Amino acid sequence: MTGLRERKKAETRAALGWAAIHLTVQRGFDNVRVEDIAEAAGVSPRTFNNYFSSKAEAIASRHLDRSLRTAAALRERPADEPLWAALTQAALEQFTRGPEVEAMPSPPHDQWAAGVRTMLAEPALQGERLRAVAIAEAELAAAVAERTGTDLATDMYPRLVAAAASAAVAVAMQHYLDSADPPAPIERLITDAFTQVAAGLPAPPR
Amino acid sequence: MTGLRERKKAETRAALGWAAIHLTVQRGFDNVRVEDIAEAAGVSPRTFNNYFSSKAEAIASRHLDRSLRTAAALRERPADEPLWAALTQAALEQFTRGPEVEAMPSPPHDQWAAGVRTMLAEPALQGERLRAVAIAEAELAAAVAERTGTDLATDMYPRLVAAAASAAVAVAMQHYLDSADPPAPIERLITDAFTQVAAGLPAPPR
DNA sequence: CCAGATATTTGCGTGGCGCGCATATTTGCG
DNA sequence: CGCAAATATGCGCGCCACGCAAATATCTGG
Repeated sequence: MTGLRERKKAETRAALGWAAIHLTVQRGFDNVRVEDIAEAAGVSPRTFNNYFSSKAEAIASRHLDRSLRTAAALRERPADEPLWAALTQAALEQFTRGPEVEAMPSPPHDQWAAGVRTMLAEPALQGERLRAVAIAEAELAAAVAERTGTDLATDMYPRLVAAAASAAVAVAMQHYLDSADPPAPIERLITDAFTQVAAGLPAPPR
Repeated sequence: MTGLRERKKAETRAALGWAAIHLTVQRGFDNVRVEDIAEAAGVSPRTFNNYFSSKAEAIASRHLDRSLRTAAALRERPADEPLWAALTQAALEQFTRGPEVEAMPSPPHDQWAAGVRTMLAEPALQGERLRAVAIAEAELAAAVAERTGTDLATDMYPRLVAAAASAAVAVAMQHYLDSADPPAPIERLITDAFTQVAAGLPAPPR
């Protein structure tokens, strides 16, 4: 069911999202024009707005899409796999670099991380990011409810799980950004974060 | 220490925020120009952008300011008052209608509520709202930490309290919006919500 | 494999927005 | 009262979001 049309659309969306992030990290949010993003993605400026209604949305879309794919991936995991194992795997699957990332040369980790931190500090972005997180959490909660046979309307459980998983990814990503060069591998950070959450966040030995 | 200058600034800010909401509820988000909001608040269009950097921010500012004042009010409550009683009172204090509300005639409850729901559904607003909530929660968490002698850096407690209080207000407001004419009194809804949260959200009798 | 149906891309035009800058006005203070 | 600092305003510029219609690409049934 995944025709050429759908694939191309997804690719364009990813390319635009990635270009928006890449350029913003390098130059700063308001030194990037929509025109630049469109050019980097190989489409017309007008097409940009067929996919996103603002620069901020384009930037946040990467995180949003990844999170939505995590929910979708969770639904694909074998039903007898324990919940947290399935969640961890579903999340991990989303962190393999796509072609749109490899295509564009990126600066060394330290410089990149600094740029990303600057980007995330941009007020115009924070709202859009939070919105994306909220949307994704709702979707993830639905998938969790489905898998565990709980009821979204009456049980807090699926939403709590979704929130915890969402937080695990967020913390892992922040930790990755704060790690010096060479960066800690994101796969390990994610695995660790999920493991801790799944264990109930016990107090660490001191 | 609250000179004429500061008071006037706060008044202008409140007037702009209220005008933005009022007009948006009546006409819809993109049938309101910044010029209209400025005019309704009695300032020049340029001045609008001295206070807010977007229409969305102006609309969200009302919720933000109320939440920030709640945190400030909590700091003013007597130290020996139980935490949740103090929180409830601090929140309640913020829900008295100011002069900028009384000045502008509002439509009947049903119509108003429908307009607000439409407004809240506007994607361009949701991000800004979530951002405001995040900022306010951080401030409230700090106030709670101070009052309870807990440590923001090591204890989850103050953030959990802030999140719960924030949710209580949000739920009460949503319930208010969903109540038919005549609306349930917001003061009672808030009191109820805080009472339930403070009791640990026990399962209701069936 | 073609032709019509459907979806996507693109160019163009328009109204509005966000903000830097210079200027006028208001407020605070000795 | 008079000066310094803060705030409000007017003007101008570059950019953005999006409606509309034409061009182009993809899909579907025969």
